[in-house]
Amino acid sequence: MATALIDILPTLEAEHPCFGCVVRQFSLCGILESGPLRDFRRTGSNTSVAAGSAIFFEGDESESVFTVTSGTVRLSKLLADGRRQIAGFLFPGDFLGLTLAEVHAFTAEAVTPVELCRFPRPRFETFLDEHPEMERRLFSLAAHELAAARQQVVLLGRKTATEKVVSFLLMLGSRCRKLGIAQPEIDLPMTRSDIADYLGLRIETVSRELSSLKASRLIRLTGMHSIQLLDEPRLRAIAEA
Amino acid sequence: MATALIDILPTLEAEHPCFGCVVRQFSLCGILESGPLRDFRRTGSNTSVAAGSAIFFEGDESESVFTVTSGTVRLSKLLADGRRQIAGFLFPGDFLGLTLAEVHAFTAEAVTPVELCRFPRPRFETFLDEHPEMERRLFSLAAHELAAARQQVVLLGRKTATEKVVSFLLMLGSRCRKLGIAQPEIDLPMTRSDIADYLGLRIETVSRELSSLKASRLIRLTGMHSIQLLDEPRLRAIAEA
DNA sequence: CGAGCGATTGATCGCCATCAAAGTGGGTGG
DNA sequence: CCACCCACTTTGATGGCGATCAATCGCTCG
Repeated sequence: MATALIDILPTLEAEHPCFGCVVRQFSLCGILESGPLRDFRRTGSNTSVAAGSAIFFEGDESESVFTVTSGTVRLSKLLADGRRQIAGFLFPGDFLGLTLAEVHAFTAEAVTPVELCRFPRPRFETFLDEHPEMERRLFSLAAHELAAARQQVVLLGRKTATEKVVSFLLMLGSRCRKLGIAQPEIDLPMTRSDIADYLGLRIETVSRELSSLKASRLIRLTGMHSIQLLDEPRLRAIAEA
Repeated sequence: MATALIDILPTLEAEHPCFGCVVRQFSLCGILESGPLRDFRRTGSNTSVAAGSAIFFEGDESESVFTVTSGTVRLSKLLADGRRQIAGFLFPGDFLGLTLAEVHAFTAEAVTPVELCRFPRPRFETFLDEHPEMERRLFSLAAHELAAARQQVVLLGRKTATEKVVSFLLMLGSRCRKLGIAQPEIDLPMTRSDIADYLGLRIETVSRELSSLKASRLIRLTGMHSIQLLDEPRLRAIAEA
C-alpha cells in the first residue's frame, strides 16, 4: 500500500508540476481549474536565469510572457547618457511581459537567481482566447500594476529622500507579509544601487538615509540584504500618504 | 423629399448620438458595431463638468466610469501636507475610472470645461460580460496607461528640469498630432501650477524653463495657453530617451 | 479703471548630488 | 582554512540644481 502511494505521487507531479507551486494562488494561473491548468502548463516551460543576467532587453521583440516562480526581477530603462531608472521589482507570483507593444519598453534582469515559467506569446494569446476568465485575471493584474506605477509617480515626484526610502521599506514589508508569514526580518534582495535607481536617488543618499533611520532606532540593519522595521507606526507616519 | 430627410436625420441622431462623436474611433466605443454601440449608449448618459470642478475624489467609492468627449481632465493625489502630484492628464477619447479597487486612488478634476459619457459601474460590467471584444479593448487601454505611467516614472526619477519640460511639450505635441491635424500651435489647457505638479517641479522652475527655451529660439509662447515648437529635432535631442 | 490671480523674474537657501576616501564582506585561489 | 581581492557600502567634504522667498508684471473680469 505504501509502495503504491509512492508510485502514484510522482505521476501526479509529472502531470501537474504546478501542484507544488507555492505562488500559484497569487499568480495568473491561480484561477485555473485542474484541467485548464494542465493545458496551460503544456504551453509553457521552465527557465532559470542567473543573478545579473537579462531576461529581455528594452527594444527586444516581445516573444514570450513569464510568471516569476522564485527570485527577484528588476524592470529598468537607460537614458542615453547612462542614467538608469528602475520602474519596478517583480517577486514570486508576479507576471512579466505584460505589453501590447511589439517590443519591450523596459529591460528585465534577474536581481537574484530567478526561476520562471515561460509562455511563447502566440500560444499564450491562443490560450487567452479560449479562457476568458484568464483574460480577466490578466486585466486585473494590469490594473494593479497601473496602481503601483502611479504610486511610484507620487513617490518620485513629491517625496523627500527620507520619505522615499521609508516608503520603499514599508512596501517591501507589505510584500513579505502578503507572500511569506509576517516576519520581523525583511529580505532586501537588491543592491543599494538598485534601490537608488528605483527611488530616483544616488547610492550615497540611500546609504545615508538607512544609516540615519538606524541611528533613530527606527530600523535595524541585520545584514547587507536584510532589515528589521522596529517602529512601523512611526515609519508609516514618515512615509505619509 | 428635402423635408423627409430633415425629419429622418434627427431621429437617427437621437438613436445614435455617437454618430457625430469625433472621438469615437479613439475611445473604448471605437470597436463596437452599430447595434452594440446603441445598446452601450443606452447604459450611459452625458455629463458636463465646469472647469475646476471635481469629477470624483480620491477615496470616493468608484460608482461610474467615463469617456472624455471634450476638455481636459487631471488625475491628482495630495499628500498630507498639501504637496500635490498629478499622475496624468486625460484628453478627448480617453477612458476615466479604470480601477478594480472599490475606491478611487486619485482625484479627477476638470482642467477646462469637460464633457463626459458616464456609465454606472454595474451596468458597465454587465455590458463587458456580454461583449468580450470590449473587454479586450479595455485591457489594451490599461496596457497603454501602464506604459505611459512608466514613462512618467523615468521622467520623474531621472530627468532634469529642462528635460522634463521639453518631454512634456513633445508629449502634448504628439497628442495634438494624434487627435487633431498637425498644427504648429500646441494647446496648453493647464496652468503652470498643473504642469509643475505633473513634472515634480515648482511653478517658478517651469516658468524659468519655458523662458529659457524661448530665449534659445526652441519654442514660441504664442499665448498663456498655447505654444509653438520651433525646432522639434533639437527639442527631441534635449528630451532624450 | 482697479482688483486679483496667474505668470515671470530676481535673490538666496537647502537638499541631494558629486567627488573623495576609507570600511566591509563575500568569494576565490593558494 | 586563511588571506587576498574586488565590488559594494559607508562616511565625509563640497557643490549645484531646483526650491523658496520676494517683488513685479500682465491679463482677465468685474
